[in-house]
Amino acid sequence: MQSSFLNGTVELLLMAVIADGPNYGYEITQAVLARSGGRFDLKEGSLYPALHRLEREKLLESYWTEHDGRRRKYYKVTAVGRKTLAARRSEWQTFADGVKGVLGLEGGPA
Amino acid sequence: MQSSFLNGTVELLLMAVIADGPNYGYEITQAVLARSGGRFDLKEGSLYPALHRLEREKLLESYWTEHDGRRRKYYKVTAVGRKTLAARRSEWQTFADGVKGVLGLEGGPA
DNA sequence: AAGCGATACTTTGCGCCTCGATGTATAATA
DNA sequence: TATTATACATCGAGGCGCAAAGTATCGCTT
Repeated sequence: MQSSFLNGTVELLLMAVIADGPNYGYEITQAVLARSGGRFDLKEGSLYPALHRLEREKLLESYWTEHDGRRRKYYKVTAVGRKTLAARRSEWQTFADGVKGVLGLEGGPA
Repeated sequence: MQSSFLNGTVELLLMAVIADGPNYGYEITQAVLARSGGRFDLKEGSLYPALHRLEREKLLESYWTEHDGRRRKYYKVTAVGRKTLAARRSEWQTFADGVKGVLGLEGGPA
């Protein structure tokens, strides 16, 4: 029982952060770390493939900028990405309620 | 973004159900389905490998019984399994709070 | 008797995805 | 020059849920 609960969730977290405004990879990890109360420290190995997947699925689009002599790749959520994000948030809540129900925690389903 | 949030969670769900009393595979899936409000319909392909993993890790132990001419394999939680379950429940709550924090849902971390 | 559905368990392969590691590149600092 | 910070890319290993297929027994129906 050593697995991480993160599996399958990273894309949702990324979308949520980017939905609040265009952002680039490194800064996104900072935002996720902050908003999760220091709980989620996303690794490059999963971060960038996830961003690329989301872009391939047309949920995100990207553009390169230059900042202080360095390149940055910003991502922004597409219109269809917004709809998908809303659906996934709802799915996550349903999922979480289900887990609570099984674990016997407060807030589980009746 | 087609992945399931269930990844990494199944073992926790199984342990939680079995912690309430010894049970066998088929009945465990029924219990999970009921306690989750119909949300989690565990498949054999993940159920049994997960039970076997937990047993291999000494968190569960099993024994065969016969019921109405059919065999049944009951699982019960070991002492170390109980400790591990408690830890994992706590980890899950921490995880869920983290997700809430990133998604901007109620109950997330400050 | 044969077929089907329910009950119960086992196993395999596929596809997905995070982690850890490695590498590239630029700027600033020691 | 070497190191650290910033920023992105990619690969392979390992884990794991899903779908499918298979075994087996019992009870019911035709």
